[in-house]
Amino acid sequence: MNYYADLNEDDRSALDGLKYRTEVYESGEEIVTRGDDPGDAFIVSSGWAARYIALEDGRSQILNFMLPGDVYDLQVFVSSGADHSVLALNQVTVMEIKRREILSIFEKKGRAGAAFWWCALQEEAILREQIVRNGRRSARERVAHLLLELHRRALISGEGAGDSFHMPVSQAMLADALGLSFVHINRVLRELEKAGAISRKKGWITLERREHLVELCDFRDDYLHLDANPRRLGFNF
Amino acid sequence: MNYYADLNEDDRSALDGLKYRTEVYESGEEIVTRGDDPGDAFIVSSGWAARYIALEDGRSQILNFMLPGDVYDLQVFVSSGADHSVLALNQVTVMEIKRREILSIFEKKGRAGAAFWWCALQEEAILREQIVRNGRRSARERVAHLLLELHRRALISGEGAGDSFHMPVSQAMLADALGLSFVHINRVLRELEKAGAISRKKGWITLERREHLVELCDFRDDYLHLDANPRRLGFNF
DNA sequence: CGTTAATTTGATCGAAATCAATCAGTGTGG
DNA sequence: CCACACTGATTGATTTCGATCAAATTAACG
Repeated sequence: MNYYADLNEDDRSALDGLKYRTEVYESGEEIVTRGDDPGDAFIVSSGWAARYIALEDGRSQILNFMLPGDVYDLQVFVSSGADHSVLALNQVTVMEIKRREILSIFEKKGRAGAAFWWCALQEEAILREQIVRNGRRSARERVAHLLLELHRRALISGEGAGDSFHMPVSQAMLADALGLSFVHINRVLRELEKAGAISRKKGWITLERREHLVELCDFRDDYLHLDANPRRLGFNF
Repeated sequence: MNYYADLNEDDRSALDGLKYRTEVYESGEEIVTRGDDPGDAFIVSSGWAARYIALEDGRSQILNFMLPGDVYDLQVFVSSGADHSVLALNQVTVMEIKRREILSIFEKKGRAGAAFWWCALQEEAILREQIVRNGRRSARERVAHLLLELHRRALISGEGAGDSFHMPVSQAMLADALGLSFVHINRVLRELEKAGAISRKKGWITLERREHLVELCDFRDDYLHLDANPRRLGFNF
């Protein structure tokens, strides 16, 4: 395990000492199903997943995407059944960690626990941004904003290179994330492509004119608090 | 301070021993302004507030409403400037608690800390439901669903009586919460009223036919996890 | 290479936005 | 006590963005 940090030696060894079980899920598998009481927290170590809630009539809404390095369900302390599901978007490897293990990190002094806290904080910031994006932005703004967010996060997670990143997300999934129809998602993507703002190839997205996208949706580059808080957990395998 | 709980005597006295400062905000005042590093966590003890994010062009989105008993910013451990603001919707009294105090609760053994954890969990559930509501529901469903949520929460917070509750929220605010125009909010409210589902009077809402509303938006009565987790903090003044 | 899933495109429809007034309540200062 | 201003609610007319319906085209894959 490796990490960026203002962590000291003790903190690092506390994290390195975490016991975990590695689990692999194939594309389309459910990592967590609504109603489960998963019992464990987990950290995505490779692949992408999506947290979503399905309504009874077939509509469904993606809450957010999970990329390598993202932590799930720190609320294990008090949880009582997930109110949403988690779906693997491609082959996903996760580190599953028992409640007890997480608790032990928090009980120790030092900043190791803070690294987890910070992950939870960032996740909440992403949820808040999702609310604003879907609530008060036009379709074109939503798409541009989400692409910029995912690009940023893909870079941080070690995937992606420069202005390109692999995005294993179908247009129907994008639609469920952005509260739009997949037909309209397609039109917006094509329009952005025709305008030279992006290009697409076999699941890879390239932001050809990033500044244009940023201007289009007034993307605030700092909203993930990434610069201010270098306490992110990172993993190399 | 009083609370529902599976807390023991030690837990209760730990909570009772919390030092706090009481602060009063008038309707329209900002309790927290974006960019602030508030330093303290706080608990609403009376009145309603709204957490929101404003875009530069005047659009704004309410993230959620805060009612008495709701806790704000347990992430004080690692925070670095709020990414959103909090607005008082009527006269609001809050208990402001220093970081150090909150930390001391968590460091003690026992379930007192879990009570705070649970508040954070519930808040996240509300944010998630907000995403689904605004992303995948029609205007009528959104209004019905939000009214049901607020009614439920008003009852729990000790306000409201039976099917009625005081809702100090203008139609423009509802619009900013639900991602709609205030004109359309007005039409939907009138329609629900004409249909006999609700009635309104000087800021009070009565759910005349609650079952009808529930059916209309398929409201899941349990989504706040209230029954499963009676660890909510409560306050009487 | 056939079969299914994902993308693309066109045509039409509709829910909600926008534009534009009016009306009701509430101060508030003369 | 009244004229005025201001905020919030209401209603109507028109427009628009995105949904829906339908079909074709391409990509993925056993």
